[in-house]
Amino acid sequence: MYECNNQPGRSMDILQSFWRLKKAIMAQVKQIAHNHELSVPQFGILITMSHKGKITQKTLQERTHFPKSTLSHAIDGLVLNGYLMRTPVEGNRREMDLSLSEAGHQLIKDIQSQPDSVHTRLTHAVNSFSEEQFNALIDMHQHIAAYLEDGDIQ
Amino acid sequence: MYECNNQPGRSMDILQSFWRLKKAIMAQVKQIAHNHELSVPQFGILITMSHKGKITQKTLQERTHFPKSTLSHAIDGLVLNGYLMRTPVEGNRREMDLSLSEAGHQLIKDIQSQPDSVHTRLTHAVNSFSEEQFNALIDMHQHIAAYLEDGDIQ
DNA sequence: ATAGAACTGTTCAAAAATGAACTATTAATG
DNA sequence: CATTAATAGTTCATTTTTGAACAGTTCTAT
Repeated sequence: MYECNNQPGRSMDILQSFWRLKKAIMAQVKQIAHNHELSVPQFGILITMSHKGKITQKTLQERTHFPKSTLSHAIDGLVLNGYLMRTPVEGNRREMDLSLSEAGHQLIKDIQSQPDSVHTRLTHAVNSFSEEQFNALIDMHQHIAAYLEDGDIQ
Repeated sequence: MYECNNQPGRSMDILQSFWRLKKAIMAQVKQIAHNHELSVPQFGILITMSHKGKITQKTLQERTHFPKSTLSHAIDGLVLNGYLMRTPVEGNRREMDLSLSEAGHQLIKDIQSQPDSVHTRLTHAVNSFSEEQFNALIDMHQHIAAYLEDGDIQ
């Protein structure tokens, strides 16, 4: 298609830069999750559910890419703590419908508004970005993620 | 500084976007690492070491933010497989000096040039970005990471 | 010098995350 | 229909990662 190595540093640069960012964000995620007695996957589930209403466990798996067993365990815990509601889907004795309980919504709000949460810190970190910059960042992330996810299938 | 919540969606957007990207990249990392009988931390160490020459284990810890025990185990394995050289630092019976062996350098090259490695895929994913876009992405990552890392100290 | 504090790296036990085998249900095929 | 294949979710064993206690070394302040 074209020369791959005309910018030989790019892949290493992006990987190192991403790795550092990942470490920084995940450190905060772990701390906040731990403060609320959540595992990291559980936190991830809450993030994902925060916009969705009712969603099937299968669909949640497609969204989050968590292994089935990880999901099952994490959901168990969330249900046990009353953050998530799990009901069999209507006319189907196999699939499970999931939705955030009132407590679940409240938990997310609490975390978001907590002054030392990832959310708050990220908001601050990103505060100096212009609307264009911010959107460009999100777009590039999505572009890369979509590309990599595609690659898995082929 | 100014109103934090004028863009209430930002933190959630960035977190979801980042989470998705993280999943996509880490899935590839795990696969490549596994193919070469490496753990994820070991892969991370190689990434970090690829630019450095001789570096102290303590310094490596500061760079990678891996827990001491994780580092110790991961390094053990790398030394055992001949990818890393570990020698006591001159005139200091406590600290350890680390450097990539010839085999270690070779391994990194192999991985980088493999057509299905994260490196290659990332390079492709990022190929449509202009120089400015790419640099902006890296800069924003660094900015966010630096901000979050600072927060830890305070 | 010397006692105590601080620091680097290892070890070992515990916690977190995952893969693989399994159960129960639904869909597909002859 | 009945039999086989495919699917959703759970369970259990294993792997991976991590925290905490530890051993040995260096630094600090008397």
